[in-house]
Amino acid sequence: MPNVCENFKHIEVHNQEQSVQLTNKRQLILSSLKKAGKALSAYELIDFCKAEFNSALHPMTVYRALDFFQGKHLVHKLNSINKYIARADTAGGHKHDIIQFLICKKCDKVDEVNIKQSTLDDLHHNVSHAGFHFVNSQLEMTCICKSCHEKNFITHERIIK
Amino acid sequence: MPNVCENFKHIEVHNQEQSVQLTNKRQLILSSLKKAGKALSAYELIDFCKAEFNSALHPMTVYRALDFFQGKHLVHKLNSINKYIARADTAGGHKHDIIQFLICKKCDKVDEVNIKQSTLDDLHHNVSHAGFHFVNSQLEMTCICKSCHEKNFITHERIIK
DNA sequence: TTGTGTTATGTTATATTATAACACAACACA
DNA sequence: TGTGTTGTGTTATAATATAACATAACACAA
Repeated sequence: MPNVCENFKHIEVHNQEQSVQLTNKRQLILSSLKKAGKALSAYELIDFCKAEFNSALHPMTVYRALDFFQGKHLVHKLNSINKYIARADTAGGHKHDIIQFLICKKCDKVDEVNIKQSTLDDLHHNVSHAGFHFVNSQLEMTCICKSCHEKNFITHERIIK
Repeated sequence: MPNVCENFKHIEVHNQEQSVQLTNKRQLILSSLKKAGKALSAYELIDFCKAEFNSALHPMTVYRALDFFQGKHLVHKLNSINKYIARADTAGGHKHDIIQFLICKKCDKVDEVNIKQSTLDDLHHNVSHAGFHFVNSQLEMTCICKSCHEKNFITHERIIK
């Protein structure tokens, strides 16, 4: 049974232009995702909250919070792996309508990087040239992060020796 | 019960460098996806085959065929909508390791377009600059196609009059 | 021609990801 | 204190995808 005192104590956090209703549940979910430091599926996030905070969450609760934060651009869904990533605190406001994500296919570590204006222009040009109207996009690149690459290299070295 | 005569009459089709084992099931699935002329989910493809050819397929059969064709680069999975698109017969070999897809969010029509070398270079540069090793990628842009945009415009015109 | 390995398919079950629907609680504010 | 809005609880189910194991079709060599 949820403690009444703990619910609906809105902490309004100013993020860019909008205030964010940071209820306890939401705070738990977002901070867990940040603490994980990598992309998690909704169900992995449930497991993480259980393990870290002994807090049992329903899938609905998690999906609702994730939707909420996606609307605020504080969480992104990575479609290529069906997982969710929290934006780094250090990330500035979205200057561009296309974001480039580098996703390690081994460990789900994610980097969010800037795209040059000329690159954005080319991508947009391709859209309009084909007679389409741009809505939005995110570029998800499947990668191997430095750490996993080195680990793999060492393993490989061992095998071939 | 499947007709023995219809099975395993391999039609080896030369596609770029590789020969493709085009069994009846695979042929049915690929030609259906082409006939649809837009992206379909695996289950929409099952419905399509049932409606067009009165052919009942199991999900496993469809996923297997889709996997097979993805391996041959004859089908692409569009992660942002969880649907599959057949490559146009007219499409040449993949010159690049990053493909740009324009996906109409209204009707699932898809265009596959070329990306300039300088754009590809920038995207790759971002990966290596962040210490990652590139594996692969496809850029899925959410769009409205010309036809849907015009339909929507007309509807809007009617409403405001 | 028969054995043997490989590829394709059939079949059942289940895993994974995500949403619908409805009731109730907490809050904001007039 | 009413009233509307937003958030949460709960149950059920939809939609997407894969595991596991059996059998069938085929290729090819002994």
